[in-house]
Amino acid sequence: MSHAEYVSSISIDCVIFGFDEGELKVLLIKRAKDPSKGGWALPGGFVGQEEDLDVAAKTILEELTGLKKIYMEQLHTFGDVNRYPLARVISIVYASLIKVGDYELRAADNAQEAVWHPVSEVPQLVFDHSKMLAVALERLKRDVQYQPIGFELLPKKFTLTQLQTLYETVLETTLDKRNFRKKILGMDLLIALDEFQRGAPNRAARLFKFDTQKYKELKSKGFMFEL
Amino acid sequence: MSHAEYVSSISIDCVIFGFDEGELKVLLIKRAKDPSKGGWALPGGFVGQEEDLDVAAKTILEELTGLKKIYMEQLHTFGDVNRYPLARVISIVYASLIKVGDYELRAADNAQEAVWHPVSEVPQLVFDHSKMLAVALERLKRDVQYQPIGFELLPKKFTLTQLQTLYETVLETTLDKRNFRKKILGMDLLIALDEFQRGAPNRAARLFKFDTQKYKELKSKGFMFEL
DNA sequence: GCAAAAGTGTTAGTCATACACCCATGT
DNA sequence: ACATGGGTGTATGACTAACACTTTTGC
Repeated sequence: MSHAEYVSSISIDCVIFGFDEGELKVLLIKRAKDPSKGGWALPGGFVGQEEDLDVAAKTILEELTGLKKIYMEQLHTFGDVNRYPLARVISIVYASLIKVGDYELRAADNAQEAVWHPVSEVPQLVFDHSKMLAVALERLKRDVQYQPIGFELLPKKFTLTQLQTLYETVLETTLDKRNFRKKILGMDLLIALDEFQRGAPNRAARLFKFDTQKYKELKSKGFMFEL
Repeated sequence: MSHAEYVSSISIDCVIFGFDEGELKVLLIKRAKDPSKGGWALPGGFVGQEEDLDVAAKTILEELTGLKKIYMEQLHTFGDVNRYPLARVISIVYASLIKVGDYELRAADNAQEAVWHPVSEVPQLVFDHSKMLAVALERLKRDVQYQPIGFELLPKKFTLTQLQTLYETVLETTLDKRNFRKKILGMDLLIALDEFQRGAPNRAARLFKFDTQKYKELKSKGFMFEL
């Protein structure tokens, strides 16, 4: 079988999660071109002939969010023959977690607009993008139990309640406040700051930041999160 | 950007693990054709224009092992521009666990021979196949901690020592016999048979089989294995 | 002073770990 | 009878889970 016998276009689609206002959100674009012009889609694009996949993924994400150096992971490759209407296109899905506030959303060439949607109320998506999102969510939910998240999604300084809400959102459960704090503080992962949240009609919450060193260690080593 | 602007060939490579004689093994072929004729490689092949990826993966695996209905999982897609010398080829890696004894190895078109190699002493592999194997091993090691394995790798009837050895091999540790048994039996996953191993110069070990129902439940739900 | 969220300990039960000897079989 | 691996129980410490009230702040 010759290497040139069968060919296909290769695209990359990105599932970009953010966390804002106590909700998990995903970045969607409205397609500016056919096929499915005007439909909601995951941001994505084609891979250049001379581009490594990881590089292409970063390029696409940078174009969409304006940001570099994002922790991004290859998730899964979707290649059903008819997943894309015009031709056989194999799509490699990358996923990323970013801080919603940090980047200015600017729509790329192939998008009319780029918007954060709560994952709990995502519109219908084009092609097989709903399946992609479902896979990404499942993966996120699993990963959360084995390695810390938060660093990627929360602002630099955050309260324990924010962190807890993040976990509750992703895991779709509720957690006990005291046990959560005991566990998370016991990991030696957070550094308490001498700063407090201001402007709330209630007691001001202490702010924390991640111990970057420890965070990376736990991330690579894997840890267990069960509450 | 047109969907036909950039194209590439798509291949699938399979990392097929087996467990035999107390060792974890991987199925390799000796390439029958250039490029890298005569080099050791993971079994793989090109994806047909009208073939879904999962179907193609199964077809390729069937051709190589003669077996259908194998639990096979998509692992990762490798697409560095120069990973393959003759052209841009993107390769999707699938991984599988099978029982070594069950299948007759028959070399496919593109192989001179197909052989089980202990993973501890794998020869140098062609292209980026060593990287693929490394990723598969890492993944196996991680998965083992969160879901049961064994069903796929061990014969239908097996001893607890065989199962323990499997875990020790994959995790690259040693485990305490009593604790291992306590834990694994406590999962209600194994069914004790009234049969015993024969022909050993020592006490005959009781044979067990998996409770298929329970096994699938635990597999999908995920469980913790720490010893 | 009231509403709203922050913060804080103890207890009971479960689970992981460490550890050593006798048993059955084949030669 | 001996060599080889099979099989078994207990005690300790660690972690998980359940649970309610006081504190601080802004209005």
